Amino acid sequence: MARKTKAEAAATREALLDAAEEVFYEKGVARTSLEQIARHADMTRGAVYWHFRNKGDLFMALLERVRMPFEELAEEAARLNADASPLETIRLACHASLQRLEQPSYQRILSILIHRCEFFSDINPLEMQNALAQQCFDDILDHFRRAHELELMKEGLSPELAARLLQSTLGGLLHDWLRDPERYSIVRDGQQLVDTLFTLMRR
Amino acid sequence: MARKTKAEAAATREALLDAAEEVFYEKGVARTSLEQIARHADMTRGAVYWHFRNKGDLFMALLERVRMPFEELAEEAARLNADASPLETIRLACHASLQRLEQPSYQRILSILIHRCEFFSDINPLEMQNALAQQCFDDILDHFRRAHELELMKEGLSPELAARLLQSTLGGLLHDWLRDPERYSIVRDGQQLVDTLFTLMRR
DNA sequence: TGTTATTTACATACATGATTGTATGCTTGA
DNA sequence: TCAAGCATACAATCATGTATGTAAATAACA
Repeated sequence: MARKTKAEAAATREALLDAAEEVFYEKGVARTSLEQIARHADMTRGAVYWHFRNKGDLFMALLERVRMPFEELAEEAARLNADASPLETIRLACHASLQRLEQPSYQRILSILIHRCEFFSDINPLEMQNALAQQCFDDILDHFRRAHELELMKEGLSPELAARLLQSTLGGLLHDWLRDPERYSIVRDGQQLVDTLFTLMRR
Repeated sequence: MARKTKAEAAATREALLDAAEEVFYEKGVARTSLEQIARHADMTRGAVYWHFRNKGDLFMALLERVRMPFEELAEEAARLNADASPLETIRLACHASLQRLEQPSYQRILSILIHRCEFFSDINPLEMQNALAQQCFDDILDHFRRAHELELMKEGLSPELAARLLQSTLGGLLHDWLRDPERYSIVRDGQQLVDTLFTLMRR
């Protein structure tokens, strides 16, 4: 093999990440070697070690390729018509987040992060999940607080409890669906679930 | 080392399982070797290979030591006073299930199954989780159907949706808590969450 | 009941394969 | 010409599975 242009090198880097995504998804992170990834991209381990320091570095690069869905929940909510009620804003943001999950790339990477990797080297996927969940919770809570001030929510339902209820529901749905994404549509069933919950929580 | 009596041999088997539970929990399944388990129990790999065929066999034996919490949800419900309403029965069964999780053994093994192991050999933890979730769902749905016939639930809330809502909530809570069990009490926060949901779903 | 034979319940040793990190070589674009 | 962008080669480690050794518990037997 000969030397390639900068664009070609960047392309092989992407190809390696694509290959890693596929093989990680199929076999799990721990049980895939760097050579399996390289060969899946029609390369050798030399290319992998040129672009990445090691498996952990490759893994982090993989996660950085897509932004996490719930990380953008607040942005989605803000992008929607701002004159809607806070409850409607959260509900629509949930819908938008669910639609994100239909993209295979999101689904595969979340599945890798949640179901297909244990600790390794200095990377702790549970801490990363915790950080995402915490940020999601803060965003949701913020909107519920405003909804509460406007007396939109059922009496006796505190913003904190509402936020925890919604986060648990979304998290449970996500985990359940990711275990076998072919079983049902996350958008259809998820939106129905979210709508039901909001109907119950609305005054 | 010399030969031991049958009782002593059974004790070392339990000690090996205890060691596996601890080391799996601390380092994840993939990154712990059989020798690490053996040395943690003050044994050698010879003992491990005597009592178990391989790592997968050891893992399965570990899971069989405790019954899964939601597997007994129905039994718990039946054990409680049968003259309570179906909704109360499910709610109390949820409480009992949450209390199960406070036992360190349950917490650790569920955490291993959910967060600390990928595929390996012929064992697929995701399928095992799916089986547990499906059985839990069926049990819950059964009770909600009866509650629906008695017109105990909010109008427009089908038993199927109610069951999915409760299952998602419980699953989301479980996953969130298992990521960092020291953060809050699963019994206190979980029961509050469940009670809130039932208040919303009750007519 | 005492003696012997045979398993049991491991420990130890060994062979093998897999994976990793690095070192080095090679080709060509800039 | 030089170094980017890989491929190839090498050394070292690690985990696994199996084979073998062995002391004592237990069974067999007289």
